Amino acid sequence: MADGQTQSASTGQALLYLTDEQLRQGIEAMFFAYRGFTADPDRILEELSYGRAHHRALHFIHCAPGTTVNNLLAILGVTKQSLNRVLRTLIEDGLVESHIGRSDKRERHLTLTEAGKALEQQLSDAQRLRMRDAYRKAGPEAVAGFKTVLEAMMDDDMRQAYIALRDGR
Amino acid sequence: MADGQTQSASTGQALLYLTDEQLRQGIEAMFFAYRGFTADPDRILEELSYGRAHHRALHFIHCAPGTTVNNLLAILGVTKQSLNRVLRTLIEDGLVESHIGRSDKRERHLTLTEAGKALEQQLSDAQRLRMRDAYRKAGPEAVAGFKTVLEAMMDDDMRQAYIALRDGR
DNA sequence: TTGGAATGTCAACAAGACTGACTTATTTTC
DNA sequence: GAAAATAAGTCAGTCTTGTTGACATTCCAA
Repeated sequence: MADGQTQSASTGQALLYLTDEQLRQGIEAMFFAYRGFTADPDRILEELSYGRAHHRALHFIHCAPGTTVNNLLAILGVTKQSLNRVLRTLIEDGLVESHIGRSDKRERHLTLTEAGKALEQQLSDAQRLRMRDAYRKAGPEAVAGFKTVLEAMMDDDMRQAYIALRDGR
Repeated sequence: MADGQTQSASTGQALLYLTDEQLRQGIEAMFFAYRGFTADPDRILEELSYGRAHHRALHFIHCAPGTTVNNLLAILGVTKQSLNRVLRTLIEDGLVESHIGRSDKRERHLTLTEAGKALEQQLSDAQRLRMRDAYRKAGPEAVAGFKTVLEAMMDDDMRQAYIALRDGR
């Protein structure tokens, strides 16, 4: 398995993009690109002494207003205790509102306040700006390929969450 | 800026892939894909009570054997205190060797021991396996686009580091 | 109606990032 | 040759964000 060279040599030219060297390149590309991807919002968050966890919570509450804590946990892939700390500060700071569920009083439904929407927008704008520049430089065909590979890279349950969010809008 | 819809409507069909909605999708794709990307090595590392930081160090020492601590710091983008903690355990555990530089005796040159190479290989294999599956599913054109977008997303200095590593092999 | 499952909260801890201050050895510069 | 700069390492302390464990509340089904 460790030798893609042998494999592609035996299978022909068409599979050259599956060599270990090509894969290693992709791995490094993911590593460096993800750093760029988070850099701009991170700068904004630092000034407010928030972290990436706050950004993620704001992002997904914005996308699915009224979502429950449990729902959010599944998407974010952290423990409820971990999410709770973040959520508590966001609620204290008046960015997020938590309402007890009407049908099921155990549930808390989460929504952004106006201030929360404003910050989410600000973070989103910063991140999208870089994304837009990258997309524009790369062109539509590259972007299509980009999304195809990313989707194929996800765990099954995360792909389902991704598709549900994408198609639910 | 917050309204890509307006922009693309005024510029025409060709820029539909630059709408805020498309960009938001890309952002979520990056988030979910990165989780998948790190999941397999993370499982291996956990058993050894190592973390992602150890993986990154092993990866780049493997790619650039004999690299100096300063070099590694620049690539990893962390402080020396942070790297040092990781490096110390890797050296103590006999996975990495540190040799005093010949021309400049202040420098320490880092290399993997046989055990280090073995673990790096194991982690790499796990990560490449997922990458290979994703690449195969997506096909060569998609992979080309994937790399193009990722490269465009990096900070300038990271892109230079990426290209140097890529072309230096 | 009672016991189990689900939802969410609080407390304590660990990894891994950070800053700041400092030492040591070596090299470069004036 | 002395002073400044560089490379590496260390100690101490903080912050974010992940983890477990224990616990309260609420719902539902036997």
